[in-house]
Amino acid sequence: MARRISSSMEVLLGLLTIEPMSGYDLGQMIKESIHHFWNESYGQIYPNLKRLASGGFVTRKTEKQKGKPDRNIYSITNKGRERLQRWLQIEPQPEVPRNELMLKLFFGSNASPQTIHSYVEQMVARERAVLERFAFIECEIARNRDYPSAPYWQMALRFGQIELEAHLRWAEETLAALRKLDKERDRVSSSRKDKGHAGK
Amino acid sequence: MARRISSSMEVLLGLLTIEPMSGYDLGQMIKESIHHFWNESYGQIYPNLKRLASGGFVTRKTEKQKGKPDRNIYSITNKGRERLQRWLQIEPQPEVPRNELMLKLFFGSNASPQTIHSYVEQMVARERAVLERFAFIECEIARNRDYPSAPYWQMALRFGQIELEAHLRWAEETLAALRKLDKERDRVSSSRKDKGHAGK
DNA sequence: AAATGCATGTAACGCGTTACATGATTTT
DNA sequence: AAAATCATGTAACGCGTTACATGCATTT
Repeated sequence: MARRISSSMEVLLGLLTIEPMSGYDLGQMIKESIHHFWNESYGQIYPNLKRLASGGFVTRKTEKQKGKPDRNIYSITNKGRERLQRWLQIEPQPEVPRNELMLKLFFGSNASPQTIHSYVEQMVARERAVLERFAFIECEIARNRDYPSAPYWQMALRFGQIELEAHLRWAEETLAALRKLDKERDRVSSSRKDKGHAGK
Repeated sequence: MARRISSSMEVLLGLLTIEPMSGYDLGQMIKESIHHFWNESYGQIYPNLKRLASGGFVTRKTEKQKGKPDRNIYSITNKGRERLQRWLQIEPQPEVPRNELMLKLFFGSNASPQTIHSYVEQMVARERAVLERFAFIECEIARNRDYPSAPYWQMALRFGQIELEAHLRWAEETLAALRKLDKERDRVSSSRKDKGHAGK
């Protein structure tokens, strides 16, 4: 059967309901606004826009520019809106998780507690930065509060905020546990040394 | 260059440090213990075990069974342990998120609030069930608390618990917001009707 | 009688990233 | 002088799931 399952065309349709855009713009917008729960590379965007155009889901107009390459501006059609709405009626499938940090943590006894500790700290640094970005995005949404989509954007953002805050709480707890584990390892190895001395 | 990036061989090595197992056992164990942060299908497991064996990272012994197909039991070698440890020294890369629920929520204004509401409710039901499973896994880990890996298993489990609890808090807040949005839509459309009447 | 579990494995397919190609402008 | 930004696109490659094939035993 080989039925198409991916949502990579529908993201483009969804973003094009906000305003007509070029492939490049779509890439930028994905990076700026939905990157914390969805990603799409140019290697997907350009071919998919082509497919959408040949299916009549979007139309394309070429804008000439001086000194820069032409911009191909895509607009969603009624047929495209219908496709987007049909897609929205399909139950979203839970994502298959692939969290490398968790995997390395799970096998942590094969490395040093310090190694794992540093990985968790790196996650903390990264996610703290994302949380700051979220604060900025929240302002952006507030500035556009008259868009009918604004409440939905806010809900998706809240998801990210609540999740990352939870991660940070977990990280605190976990960093403490890792330090404790490290000390215990010291204790065990030095008590082994003591025994050796006492036995002599 | 085309360098190998995936961790699907290393998961197998990691699990084989716990005890020698067949490909089928590995699949079962993944489903039972690390499925909430990692997944691996048999279409990956069997070919990867073959590759690991031909590279000398694991050895294979065939156990004959009556009435059932033979079991191929794989054991990790010293070379395999070294590979696992080298892999653990590589910084884990953050996963590229692809959350369909968030995507459909983000484009929610193109559907009815009830549709999105039902998706969030389905997520709540699913994740509540997972949390119950986590409680069971926690007992399992406690039963095996003498394994040197037990503390690490516990930390990875905690991550899942804290994250899902955060999701449920978000869901409560979001379900309320969606109901409010739905009522407002009613209000707007009925006030439009009033105006129409008044204008006649 | 049909479905599920045990157990192994392969082939086809879709998906998505990365690298590459091109080329002018602007910033460092 | 080098790197980044704008802007489009293609090709190759690796990855991972799904479906399929096989076949006996047990459960429904």
